[in-house]
Amino acid sequence: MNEAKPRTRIQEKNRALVLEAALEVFSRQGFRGATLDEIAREAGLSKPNLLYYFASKDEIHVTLLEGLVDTWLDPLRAMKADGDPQQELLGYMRRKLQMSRDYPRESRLFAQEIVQGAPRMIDGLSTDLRALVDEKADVIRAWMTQGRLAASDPHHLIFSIWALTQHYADFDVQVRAVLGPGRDPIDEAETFLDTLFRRLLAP
Amino acid sequence: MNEAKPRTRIQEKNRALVLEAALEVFSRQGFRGATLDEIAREAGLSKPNLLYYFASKDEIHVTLLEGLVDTWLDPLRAMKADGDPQQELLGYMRRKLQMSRDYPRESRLFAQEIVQGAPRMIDGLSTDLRALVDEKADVIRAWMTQGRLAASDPHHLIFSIWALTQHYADFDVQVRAVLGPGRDPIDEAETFLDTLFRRLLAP
DNA sequence: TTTCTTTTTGACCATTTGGTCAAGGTCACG
DNA sequence: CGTGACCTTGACCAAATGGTCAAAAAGAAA
Repeated sequence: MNEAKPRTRIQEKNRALVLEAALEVFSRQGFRGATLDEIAREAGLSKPNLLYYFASKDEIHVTLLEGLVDTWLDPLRAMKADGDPQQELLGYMRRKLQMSRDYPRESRLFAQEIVQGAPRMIDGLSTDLRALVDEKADVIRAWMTQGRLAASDPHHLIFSIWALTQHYADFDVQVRAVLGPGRDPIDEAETFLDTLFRRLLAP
Repeated sequence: MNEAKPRTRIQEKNRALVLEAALEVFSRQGFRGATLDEIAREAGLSKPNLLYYFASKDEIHVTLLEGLVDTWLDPLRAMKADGDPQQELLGYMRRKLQMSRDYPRESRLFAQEIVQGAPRMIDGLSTDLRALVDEKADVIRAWMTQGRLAASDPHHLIFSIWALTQHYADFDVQVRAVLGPGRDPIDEAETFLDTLFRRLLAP
């Protein structure tokens, strides 16, 4: 999720500071809603200083987005055709849920980009992402044909894993408002989603 | 989803024009990312003219959000304790999915607000919404205790309906990019989600 | 047609925003 | 310590943004 070659220690540290701050701000406000002043303040740098490390607001955003898709899809790539079908899919779901817990801001950054029409990702989505999903959908379909999983639409099965896990990062505020204080939404989600996918997938 | 009392025909028409345009813009860009100029252009009015009908950007946004929660929760309210449990829940899911089809911009407006921390809704969420969800969760729990539904966490069951249906509105761009052209995502979703919830809920 | 109210707009304003720049400060290294 | 490369900043700029206002235009009522 990083950039080319920071030369010095200071560059490495400050670029990281900026990206961290930008992630915080972009993930809440979206690209247009975020301001350089806010990112600079959050990073503890002056605005000209920030612009010494990144040429423009655009460049910061692109840098954040660049590594994101890959990181985001690693859990899906890790789903192997030669494992146990149910365990592979449950494992994928659990890894995605873990990402909602560990990287909620990245999840929201991604969500923002998609909701806004994905101006910077649409190409990658309809080529790389599509290819990967098609490939994994084939694997799932094969499992179903072999009777090792109950039949259902493989693409939408993958969508359902995305929707159900990312919901706990993207709609965190709502989930917590409804559940009330003193509960761990993602902990509960793991149990619930385990049940859901077992029942959906059991042959 | 409207406001108090437009006096004249012109007011009624132009307020509606503004709200329609604002829905389009706010739902894509969020509150901060949207501009009055863009809304005015989209509405086909001059900016001062637009501000003749609404006192501020804020007021437009609030007006849009005001009715939204109610509209959004009507499908849940319509779930009756004395119906057939499975049919009631499947019916709720279908109504929510229908809203993703009919009102995708409203769904995204809502999503934007939540992702951004729900600054204008958090009160309503932790009171009204929470009360309604708790009430319906009780109904579902009772159904489960009576053995008319397979057991699972009622709150997370409701979350799962939200996540799975709203995904098709909020992430429409991604869904279409993955499925490719010439398919009807929500049509396919209805079949898939029907299967999913039947398997999850069957006692 | 006249009169009064409602609607529309061009010009304007203060503030915010993304971005620049020259000058000064700091650092590593010989 | 000296020096060249790297880092930081105050002052500044043009454009964009939310919003105002007085005056003109259009409707409605008589």
